[in-house]
Amino acid sequence: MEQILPHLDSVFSIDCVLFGFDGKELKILLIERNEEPFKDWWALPGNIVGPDESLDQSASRILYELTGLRGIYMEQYYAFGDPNRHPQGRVITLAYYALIRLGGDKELRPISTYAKRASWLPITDLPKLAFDHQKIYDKGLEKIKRRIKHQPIAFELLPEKFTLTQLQHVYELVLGKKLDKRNFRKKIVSFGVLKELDEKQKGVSYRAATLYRFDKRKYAKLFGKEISF
Amino acid sequence: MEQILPHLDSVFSIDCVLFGFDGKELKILLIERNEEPFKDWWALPGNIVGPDESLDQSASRILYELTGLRGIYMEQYYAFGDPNRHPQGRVITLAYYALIRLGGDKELRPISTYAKRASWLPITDLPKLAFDHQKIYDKGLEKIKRRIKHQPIAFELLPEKFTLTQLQHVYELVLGKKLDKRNFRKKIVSFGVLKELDEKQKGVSYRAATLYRFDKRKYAKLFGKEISF
DNA sequence: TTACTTAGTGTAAAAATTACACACTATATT
DNA sequence: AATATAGTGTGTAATTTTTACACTAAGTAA
Repeated sequence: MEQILPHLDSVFSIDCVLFGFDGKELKILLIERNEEPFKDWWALPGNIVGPDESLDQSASRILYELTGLRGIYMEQYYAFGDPNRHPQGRVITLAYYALIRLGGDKELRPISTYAKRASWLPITDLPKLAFDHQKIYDKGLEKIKRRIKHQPIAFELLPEKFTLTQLQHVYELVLGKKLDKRNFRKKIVSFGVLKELDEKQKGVSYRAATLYRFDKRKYAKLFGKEISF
Repeated sequence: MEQILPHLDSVFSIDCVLFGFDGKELKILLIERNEEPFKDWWALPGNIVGPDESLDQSASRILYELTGLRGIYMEQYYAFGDPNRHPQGRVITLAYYALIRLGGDKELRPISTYAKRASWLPITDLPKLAFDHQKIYDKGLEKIKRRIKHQPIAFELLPEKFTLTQLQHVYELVLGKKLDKRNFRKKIVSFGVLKELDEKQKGVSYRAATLYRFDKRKYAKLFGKEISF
């Protein structure tokens, strides 16, 4: 129904599960709340949707305000609207996840007043979360597990140039299980969306691996044919 | 972010793509609007989320008010919130799809004032839709196409007892392509979630087919193992 | 030079997918 | 009673995909 109606006393927000990969671990960005309710608890970053913002813009803004990053891959995945999910009123929230390559350490920016601080925490060891944020996170992880099997999202977590071992590592962390090296390589190469570079990994104290790049052009040509992991 | 905030002048609604299957065609339920904007246009049924309703409850209510049906499979799938999607103000809408077995003809109930009438229209021949409802429908169809490959949702569109040909027909309509009869049967039976009944189809003027039932118990046991079409 | 660490590679067996055609059965028609 | 009709139900061989599995090569560090 789309007619104009008296407005209701509800608030519409966006919460984000920002997945980051630093080459070792899969992490998410959490903020430590400085306000009631759930003061001192960890929570997913979020905000109210502004009156002239699209939903995607709003999600990008939240991410930008925390990290200073733009142009990050984000995807809306579920709306949570239980009438009691917020102790102080009706707040319907739309969840987004983002996939971020973590580079140096200076990803974080000064934080707004409602949070004390923000940190990247490994998903293997998360604290208790405020509100229904555990549920939101769980569903987000489930979504990327599913999506990584069909869409080339793993590359969003890696630097532009990466080794096959790094790529496999991302798949293993997201899927939560070990994969066979030879079979992984065979399959991922067979999709034909990787470009092998003439370059090698640097700064490692062992044999350097060949670098690859995700080839968006080739991927675009494949469209219709689904990747299937 | 989850603090209490001044409320914003936005409205939160739910729109539903109600897919129905009558044994022949895949249809959706559309209403013909009786109010501006988009008076006389066809639109997806929808409504405002009530203050004490969960999102799922709200979707179920919309469906119930139109069809009198309860206990129907519904799934939330995407939020649409472009600031300009509604000409008269900010309306963020959450899309649900439902899967309904259409029985006799008397599925529809009297309609609220904002609509002239409601009809089941075949998806192969849809009219122009109001607002961004074409986009909402497109995404809904895309979702069920994807989901029918991994989850046992086809059964929601069929009567409790059905033939394998009917089941194949549902898959073909949703996926939009023909499937091989023998291969389809082999695969669907191999999942082990169908129970073959001792009963035959009735009222057909040719050899009657064996009836099957979806076996929820067996399916529950399989959990973890994904169906893959 | 040696020890260490990760890179990179092939094959055979098993399983899944595809392509494909005809005889059977129930009913309706004459 | 015979025949036409329309959809049911079934098997196999070829191909492709998936799986399981272990060693040598290359580079660095000591």
